[in-house]
Amino acid sequence: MKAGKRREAIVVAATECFAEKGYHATSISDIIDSAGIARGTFYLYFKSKHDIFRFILDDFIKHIGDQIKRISLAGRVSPADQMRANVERLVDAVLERPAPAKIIFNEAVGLNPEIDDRLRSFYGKLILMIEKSLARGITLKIVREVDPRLAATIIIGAFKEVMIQKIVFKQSRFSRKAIVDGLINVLVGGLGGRPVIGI
Amino acid sequence: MKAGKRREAIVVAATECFAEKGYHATSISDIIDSAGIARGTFYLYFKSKHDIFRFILDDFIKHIGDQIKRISLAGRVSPADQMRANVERLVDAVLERPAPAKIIFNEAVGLNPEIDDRLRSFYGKLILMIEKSLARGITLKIVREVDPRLAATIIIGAFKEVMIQKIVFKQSRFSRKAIVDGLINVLVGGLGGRPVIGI
Amino acid sequence: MKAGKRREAIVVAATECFAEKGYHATSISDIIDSAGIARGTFYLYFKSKHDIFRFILDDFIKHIGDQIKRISLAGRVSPADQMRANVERLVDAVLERPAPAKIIFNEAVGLNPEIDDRLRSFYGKLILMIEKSLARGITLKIVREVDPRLAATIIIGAFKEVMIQKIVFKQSRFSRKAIVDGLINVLVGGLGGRPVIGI
Amino acid sequence: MKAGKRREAIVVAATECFAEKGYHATSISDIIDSAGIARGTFYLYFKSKHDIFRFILDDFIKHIGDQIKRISLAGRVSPADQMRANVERLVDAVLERPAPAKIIFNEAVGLNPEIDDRLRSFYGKLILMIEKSLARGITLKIVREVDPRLAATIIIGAFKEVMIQKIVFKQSRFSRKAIVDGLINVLVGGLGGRPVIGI
DNA sequence: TATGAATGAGCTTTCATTCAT
DNA sequence: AATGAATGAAAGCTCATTCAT
Repeated sequence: MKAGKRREAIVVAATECFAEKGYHATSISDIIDSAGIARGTFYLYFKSKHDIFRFILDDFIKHIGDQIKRISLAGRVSPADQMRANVERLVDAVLERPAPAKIIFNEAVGLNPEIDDRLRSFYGKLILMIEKSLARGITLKIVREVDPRLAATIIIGAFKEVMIQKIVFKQSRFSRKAIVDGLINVLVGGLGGRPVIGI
Repeated sequence: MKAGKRREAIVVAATECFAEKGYHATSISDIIDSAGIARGTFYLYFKSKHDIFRFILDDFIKHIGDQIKRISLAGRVSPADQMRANVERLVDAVLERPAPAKIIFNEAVGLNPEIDDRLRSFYGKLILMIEKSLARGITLKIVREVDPRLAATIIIGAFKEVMIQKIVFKQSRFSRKAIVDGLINVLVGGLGGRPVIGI
Repeated sequence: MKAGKRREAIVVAATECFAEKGYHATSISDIIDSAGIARGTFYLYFKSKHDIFRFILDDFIKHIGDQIKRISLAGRVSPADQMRANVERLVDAVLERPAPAKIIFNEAVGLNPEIDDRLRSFYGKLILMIEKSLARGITLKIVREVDPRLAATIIIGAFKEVMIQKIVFKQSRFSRKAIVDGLINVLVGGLGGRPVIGI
Repeated sequence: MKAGKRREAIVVAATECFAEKGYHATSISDIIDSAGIARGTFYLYFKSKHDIFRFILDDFIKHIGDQIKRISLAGRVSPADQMRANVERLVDAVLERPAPAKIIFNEAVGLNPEIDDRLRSFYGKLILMIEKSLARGITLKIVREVDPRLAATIIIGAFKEVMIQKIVFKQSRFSRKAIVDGLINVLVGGLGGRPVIGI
C-alpha cells in the first residue's frame, strides 16, 4: 500500500475511535485493530498516541479556521449575507466531518497541557476574530452596544452546543438550514418579542 | 472523626483534584494525599474512582437544577424579572462552586458511558425546561417565533461557554453583573442594531 | 512481611538475576518471579529497573571502598602487612558477595550514561587512591620508580581479572590464599628471575 | 558497489556504532544509517545483529592473536626482547583499531551465551599461551616460581585495564612507549624497592 | 542485489482496587 | 473504622527481523 494512503487510513481509523470512545478510552490496540495494521506499523506513521491525536486536532482546527472569511464592507455582498455564508460554511464543515468535530467539541481540557493549549488557543483565536468583527459592527452601528468579547463568547458557545446536540446526540430536528437560520435568528434578532418583556 | 465529616472531606479533596487536573490525570493517590487519609479508607466511603466522580457530578447537577424556578405569570413579579433572577442564581451557583462547575463543563464526554448518560440527561432536562418555557413564551407572544429546542440549546451553550471562560480561563472582565447583563441582553435583545443589517 | 525484609529480598533476587544474565537480559519478570512477588510490588520498592541496578551497584561500591584502609607508617604494623590486609579484605569482600561483584566487573560500560559515570568514578577513585599510595612509597624508597598512575592501573586490572576468573569462570585453582599471595608476589616482586632476562 | 566492499563498509559502520554506544544501545537503524544502506540490505550480508557483532569480535580476536609470536630460545634475539616485541605489537594492534578494541574490552559478558563463550575462549587461549610461556620460563629459571596461570591472568588483566584507560577514558599520559615500558617494568621487575618491604 | 514498509513478540511501567492486619 | 502493602491487568512503545516488490 502507498504510504500516504496507509497514513490516511490510520488517521481515519483513529478519528473514528477517538470520536466514539474519547481519547483515554481509545487504546492503540483499538486503533490498529480498526485500521487492520500491526502494532509497529502505527508507530511508523505516528510517534505516539498523542501525536496522532494532535494531528487530527490540528488538521480539523485548520479546516474550521479556513471556513471563516473576513467580512468586507466594500463588495456588493451585504455584511449580513457574508456572515450567513460564514455560518453556513462552518456548519457544513462540521457536518461533513462529524468525527473530528466530536473530538474537538467533547475532549475539552485535561488531556495534556500541550493539547489543552492548542484548544485554548484555537477558541481564543476564534473568539478574538468574532470579537473584532463585532467591535467593528458596533462602530458602524450595525451591531448593538454590547461587550464584544462576551458576545463573541456567547456566539461560540451557542454554535458549539448546537453542533454537539446535532452530531453527538443526533438531534435530527436540527437540519442544516434549521441550524443556520436558528443561530442567526436568535443571535442577531434576539429572543424577545415586540416589545421585549421576558421569556 | 465523624463518618459524615470524613466523607465530606474526601469529596472536597477529590473535587479539588478533578477540577485542577481532570478525571484521568487525577489518581487515587492524589485524592488520598489531598484528603490526608489512607488508601483503604477511601474505599470505605466510595466504591471506586468513578463512584466519587459520579457523586460530585450528581450533587452539583442537583444544586444547579435547584436554582431554576418555574416562571409564574400569576404573581406580581414580571416574567422578565423572574428570568433574570434565574440567570443570577445560576451564575452565582457556578461562581460559588467553581471546582465542580469546572468538572461538569470540561470533563464532558468520553469518560464512561454511565457518566456520559448522566450529563446527557442533565443537559437534556435543562434544555427541555427552557424549551418549554420558550414555547410558553411564544404562545404568549413575549418570545419571538423560533424553534424552541434550538433556542434552548443556544441558551445553554452560551451560558456554558461564558462560564467556562470565566472559571477555567479566568476571564476577569466577566464580572457577575457583566455576565448576567450580557447574556440577557444578547439573547433577549439580539445583536442586531436597528434596523438589523448584519454584523 | 516487613517492608525492609521485602526490599532486601527483591535486592537479593535482582542481584542474582543481573549476575546470571546481565542487565539487559534480565527482565522485570525475571526479578519478580525470582522474588516471588507481583509486578506492582517491585515498583513499590524501586522506581525502575535502573533504580535497583544503581542501588546494587552503589551498595557494593561502598562495601568495596570500605575495605581499603589507608596505610599508616606510624603504627607497629609494617606497611607490607597493612597492604596485605587490604588485599585480603578486598578479596574476601568479593568472594563473599560474588553476585554483585560479577555485575560490577562484567557489566562495564554502555548501559546508561549515569551508571557509566558511577563506575568510571569508582574506578577513578580507586586508581587515584593506589596512585597516591604508590607515589608516597616511591618517595620513601619502598616502591621502585615507576609512573604511579600506570602502576595503579595495572594493579586494578590485575585484581579485576583475577577476580573475574575466580567468580565468573569459577577458576577453582584460585583459592583465597593463592589469589592474595599471587597478586602480592607478582606485583611486588615481579616476574623476573635473578637476574631478569625475559619470560 | 562490489559485494565485498559493501560488506566491509557495513562492518566499519557497525564497529563504530558498537564502540561508541555499546551493543544494546546500537540499533540496526544506527548501523544502516551510518552505512548508508537500506534495512533489508543489512540482512543480505549478516543474518542478525549478533552475527555482525560476532564477526567483528572474531576478526579482532584473530588479529590480536596474530600479534603474539612464540618466544624462541634458539635465535639470536633474547627472550626479553622477543617478549617486548610481543607487547609492542599487541599495544600497536589495539591503538591502531581502538573501536573494536573498545568493544572487546568493554562489552564483556551477558550479551548472549554464544558470544560470552567466544570471549571466554579468547581470553582462555590467551591466558593459556602466556601460562605455558611462563611455565617454560620458570623451568629455565628466568621466571620466578609463581602459579603460572595466576600470573598469566594478572598479565592479561593489567594489559586490558591499561588499554581501557587509554582508549576508553583517553588517558593521554599513557603513550605507546609509556605503556610498553610500564607494563614490562612493573610485571617483570615488580613494584618493590630494594629490599622489598611493601607499598 | 537492493529496498523499506510491515510485523509482532516482548519490554517497562502505571494505577485502581483488594485484603490481611 | 482505618491502614497501606500487595496485586495484576492492561497500557504505550521498541526494534530485530521478514518479505513483497
